[in-house]
Amino acid sequence: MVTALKFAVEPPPRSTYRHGDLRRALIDAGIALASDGGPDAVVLREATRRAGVVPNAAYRHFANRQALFEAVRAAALAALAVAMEAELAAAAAQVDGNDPVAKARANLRAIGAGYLKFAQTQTGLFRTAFATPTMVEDDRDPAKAGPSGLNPFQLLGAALDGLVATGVLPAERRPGAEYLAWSAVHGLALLIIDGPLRHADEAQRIALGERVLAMVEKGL
Amino acid sequence: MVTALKFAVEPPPRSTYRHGDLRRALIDAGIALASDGGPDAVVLREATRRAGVVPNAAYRHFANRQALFEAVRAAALAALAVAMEAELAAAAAQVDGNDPVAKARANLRAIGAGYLKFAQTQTGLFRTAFATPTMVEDDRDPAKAGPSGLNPFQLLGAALDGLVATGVLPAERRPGAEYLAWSAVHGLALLIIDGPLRHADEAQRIALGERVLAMVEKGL
DNA sequence: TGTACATCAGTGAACGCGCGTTCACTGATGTAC
DNA sequence: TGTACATCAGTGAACGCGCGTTCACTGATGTAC
Repeated sequence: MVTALKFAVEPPPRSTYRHGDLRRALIDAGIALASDGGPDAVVLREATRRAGVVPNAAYRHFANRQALFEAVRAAALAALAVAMEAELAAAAAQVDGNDPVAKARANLRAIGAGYLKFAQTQTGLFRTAFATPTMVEDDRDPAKAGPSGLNPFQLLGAALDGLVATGVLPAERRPGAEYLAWSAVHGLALLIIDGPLRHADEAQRIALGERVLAMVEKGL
Repeated sequence: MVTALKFAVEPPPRSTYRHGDLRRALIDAGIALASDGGPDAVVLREATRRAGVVPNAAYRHFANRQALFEAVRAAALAALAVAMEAELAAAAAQVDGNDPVAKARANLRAIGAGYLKFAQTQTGLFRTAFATPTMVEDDRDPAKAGPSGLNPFQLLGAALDGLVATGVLPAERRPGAEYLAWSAVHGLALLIIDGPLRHADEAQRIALGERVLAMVEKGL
């Protein structure tokens, strides 16, 4: 239910006739809407309201609502990639750089932990990122990637490659391993954000996250 | 997008003034809508149309749209339980009854396989079942259960109890194990029905299902 | 068995809602001379 | 530097859509006498 408070929507005074960068402003508004409200909250009219512009002005920059939504969704995927890379960096700082096996393991865990953390702290964006069938495997769109240029799926793949390179994961089990790891972590994320675990407290969620990651590592 | 074909909605002739069992008819229509269309397709007006009745007649039997939806959702959960129990029965017929360990393992696999099969063959109902935060752990509502009286979550719990009873799963790892198993299988189901695996063919999906179940068994 | 009446399931008409989208327009901006 | 003009970003007004829900009603049914 998207109920915009009327009085909160006073036309933001714009000094110039032209907006400046309406396309960017609409995407930003869409991201804000998605952040608290998820995919269904990305409403074209509301985005234009927030940009201080008449509804149909959006059609100068997007073919239709769906096009705006896709731009927002790409940003959500990029944000997820950023969160994962941040976790990766944090893990790298903690692990002994001279133990490649420990490092490869830590990387995979960081990927999973970043994913779970993002799902819980940026729930609206997380839902938005996966609202539509995603085919991220061979997607080179930089709008969906983090600073490294890899999208979330590719980051996961890189971590798994690391496990193979260090001999932790037998090469014959590598193909499709993304889907096993992703399934477990994605499933837990959903049980937490709108399944039976939504009332579990912080500590329980972290503990379950660690158990799932351990299960993946052991069962892969 | 729910576009009802106008001409398909000719008022089904009703001989009696009273409907007979409108409540049931509305739920059945809702189930049909959910089956092909998922949760958003469960639209009150369309359900009444299919029941051959004026829209507001629904309010004699349901407080509002949400109440109808909850009834449909309970039915979806029950259908899932039925599918899981069917798989359980099929597995029981194949496994040597004298090997309790093999039997317990087969049961857990059957639970997972039934879940995955239901997600893929009854996608609309599957989505409907989990459209809303579900708290099925201690839910005794028979409307959400299968013939055995257990709901999907409780069926999973029973299978895990079986693993503990036969010594396959150490008792100290039993608490919360539902969530580990459920996460993996639920995640795979979603990757398949609207994630990157939606274009995978039958064989690939089955193979991945088995690998995920193996991962759970090994990693639990 | 026959009549009077209360019940209440289903009717008919109407709301307001916010949405996405189309149309013909206007007027600030930047470019060409 | 100054003027004429084309461009095209944003405007204003209007659509149709299907939805959930409310209201006062009507008339078939079952019960009490």
